[in-house]
Amino acid sequence: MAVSSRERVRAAAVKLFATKGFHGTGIRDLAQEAELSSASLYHYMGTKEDLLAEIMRTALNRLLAAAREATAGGGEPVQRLRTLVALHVLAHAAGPEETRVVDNEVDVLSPAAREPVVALRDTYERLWAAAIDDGVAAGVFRVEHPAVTRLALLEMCSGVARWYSPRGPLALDELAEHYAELASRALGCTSAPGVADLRRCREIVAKEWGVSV
Amino acid sequence: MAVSSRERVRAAAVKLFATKGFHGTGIRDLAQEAELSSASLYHYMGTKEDLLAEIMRTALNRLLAAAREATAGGGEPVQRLRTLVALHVLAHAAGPEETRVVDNEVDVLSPAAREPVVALRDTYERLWAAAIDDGVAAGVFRVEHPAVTRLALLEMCSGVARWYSPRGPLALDELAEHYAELASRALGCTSAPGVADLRRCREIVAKEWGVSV
Amino acid sequence: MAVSSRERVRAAAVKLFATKGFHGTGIRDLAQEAELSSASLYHYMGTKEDLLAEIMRTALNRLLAAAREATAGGGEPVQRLRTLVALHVLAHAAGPEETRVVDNEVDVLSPAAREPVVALRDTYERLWAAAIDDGVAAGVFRVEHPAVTRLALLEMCSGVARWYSPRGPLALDELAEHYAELASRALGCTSAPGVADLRRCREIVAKEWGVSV
Amino acid sequence: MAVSSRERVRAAAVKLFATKGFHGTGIRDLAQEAELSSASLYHYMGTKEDLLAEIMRTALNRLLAAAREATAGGGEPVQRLRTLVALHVLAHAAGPEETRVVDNEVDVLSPAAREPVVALRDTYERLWAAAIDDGVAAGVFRVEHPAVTRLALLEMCSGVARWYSPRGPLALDELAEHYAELASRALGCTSAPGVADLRRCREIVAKEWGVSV
DNA sequence: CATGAATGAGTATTCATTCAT
DNA sequence: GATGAATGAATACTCATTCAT
Repeated sequence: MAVSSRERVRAAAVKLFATKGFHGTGIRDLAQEAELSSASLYHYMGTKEDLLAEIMRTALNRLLAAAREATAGGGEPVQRLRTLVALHVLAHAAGPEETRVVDNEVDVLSPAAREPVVALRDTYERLWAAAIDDGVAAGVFRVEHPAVTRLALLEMCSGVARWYSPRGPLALDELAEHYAELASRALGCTSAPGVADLRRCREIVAKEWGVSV
Repeated sequence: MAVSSRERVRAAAVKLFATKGFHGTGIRDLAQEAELSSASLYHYMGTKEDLLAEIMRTALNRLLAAAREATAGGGEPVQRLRTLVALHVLAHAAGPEETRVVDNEVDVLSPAAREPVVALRDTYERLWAAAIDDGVAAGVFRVEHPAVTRLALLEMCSGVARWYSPRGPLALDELAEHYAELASRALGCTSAPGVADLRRCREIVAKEWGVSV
Repeated sequence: MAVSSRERVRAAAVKLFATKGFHGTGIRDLAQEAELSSASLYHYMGTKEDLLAEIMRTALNRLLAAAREATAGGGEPVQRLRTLVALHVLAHAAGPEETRVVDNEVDVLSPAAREPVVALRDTYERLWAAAIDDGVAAGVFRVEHPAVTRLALLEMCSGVARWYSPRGPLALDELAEHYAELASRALGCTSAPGVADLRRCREIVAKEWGVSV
Repeated sequence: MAVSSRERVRAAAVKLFATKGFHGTGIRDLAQEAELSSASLYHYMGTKEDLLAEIMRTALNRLLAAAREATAGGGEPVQRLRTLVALHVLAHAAGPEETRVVDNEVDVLSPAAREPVVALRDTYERLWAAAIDDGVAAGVFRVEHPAVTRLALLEMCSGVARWYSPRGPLALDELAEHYAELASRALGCTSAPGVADLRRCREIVAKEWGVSV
């Protein structure tokens, strides 16, 4: 089952933008990685910036869709937040390169290209904000600065993409559970640990990211 | 009291490397920001990479020195960890640009230049590891994966440099206290909140970073 | 009656070479204008230069044939010259794009491709030279430097292609008459004005250029 | 007396833009002609388009200044027009390359760069229009379509830059006189021939264009 | 007849760096 | 100290053209 050139270009860009940065990645690097001439690259992309923006939008759409699907039924805030954390961690561990690109290279986009990316990220973060706010309102979270705490937890979870290796001692399941627990504790939550629908999160990530988790 | 050209070059590099990235910053950008000709720049620096490496080493040495000074007397693990967290947050909020450079641009260094930087960072992280391990050993921290947790907390705290603005609603003191609390909770610590030597942390940061905190 | 692809390519080339120049027109511009893929273009042309050369030869052949037909019976020099002027002006106003290509892009041709184009132009200009020389010999033209004057008049008449618009105040007939008069006067001719066979000139141009004049 | 690099770049551009066209001239061609590396070129110019626009503005300013100086005192319309023609011809014969650039490459400029160029050209042409209109009003010119005639004469005179060679049989003086005569006749003027201040025109051209005429 | 894919050579422009003054 | 001049190598991107399908 051959991989199309188009897919090879995208994969090359994700890999190189993640490891060397957008400005550190030359068009020639992309071409070499995609096993194409640098001129041929332009059959499959617009400008280098277009390619970056498209990767970001795709990645964020994927994450947003996954998060919405995983928290579809609403449910109580604690489980919703844990689900969001687990999903975020699974996604960042399953697709660390594309999430690093999203996290690190937003500023290189021109305003026009950045706008929809930031909008997607904001929409996604509002899912977290809602879960936290609901939990605080319900009295199950006890935290002084919910907005700051949201940022702190997001940074904590996104960091996974910077260091996690599947060859390390922790399985993905354990990692997700652990982070859900760290987040719950940080939010002052005392209820029993665990992520109720961890299996479903894994299925969603497996489906959306096309990898076995 | 005039600012020396050498200092202007360094300040320009910190600012631009932080906002545009190393590869996104040209020698001419640096020259313009430092109000020097691009040729004159080379009186004050070696190569562009030398400049980056020097900034990183300086920043990490500063952070390490500050952390050592703040936790000098040893003390009990909970307070040590809280002190480390508070200091880290204060430093990242007080010098967000230089810490972002350290956090984001390590990979652009050549192996030879990267080695001492990574060594410094490892040394610094060992202070955190020791505090956490001591706390676990003492039974005041209850956490399943201490090493992973250390990484999670470090990422959470470093993230401050990515979003904190002094014009926001939180004062630095509150921010540091809040993060210390989040970290303590995540570590399963139930003792009374607070950072015993927060004032001293602020003094150290003020001294090392040359800013009023 | 559908326009063939071949004709669309030629028309696109004439339009774009005239407005953007040969070097300013890309193969992709041609393809877009002709509503064909750039690869398909090559079913209807050789190289880009071949296309240009063919356009020039066709245009010059047309102009030459028209001039020969219009001045067929010989006739007296004044009327011959006036006929040539009127025809030249009508042709340049009726097909400004193709004549601009001929006038402006000769130098981009390789020597091999340029040779027949220059030969055609020279043959055409000899018709003018003969009319002028005959008029001078007959004493109806009084001009000091006939060769220079020929060039001056040709440039004057060709310039029509650079500015004439059918939406302007002058009808083609008047324009042709006016230029014939200007040329006659410049040649020191005092005979009565007018172009005897203007109607025939218009018919020739209408036939050769395929437009209603 | 060394020629500065800056001047060499300009001279190279004038020569090459005139002979090969703007789009037909590569930055490498310019560099070779100017005996500089292509990178060094950029010490002396902005973009290639900037260079073109600057050449055009300079050339038109020169022509306009010369025309204003030559026709300063006003004077009667016939002599004014003859002076304008003679000056135009001298200028186009003395600096054929720069005038060809002005005449042929206006359309490659972006709107922003074209605007001042067109404005200068319009201002210059108004000097011709005024002379012609004054002559018509005074009854010394008898011509039906003064505006069209102005364009015809301008094209005729500008054409000189396309074919005149100082190695040809005509001296510049004779050429200028001849064109003044052609123009006068075309305008239906019967007064005695000649250009009253031809010597002054030559001095002005010699001064402005820096060549001996 | 038509075209998507492909590319080597080319485009204008910028790069970090050196050096004579 | 400071910099204008200079450049080889690199940048992102486009060129005209070919060919398998």
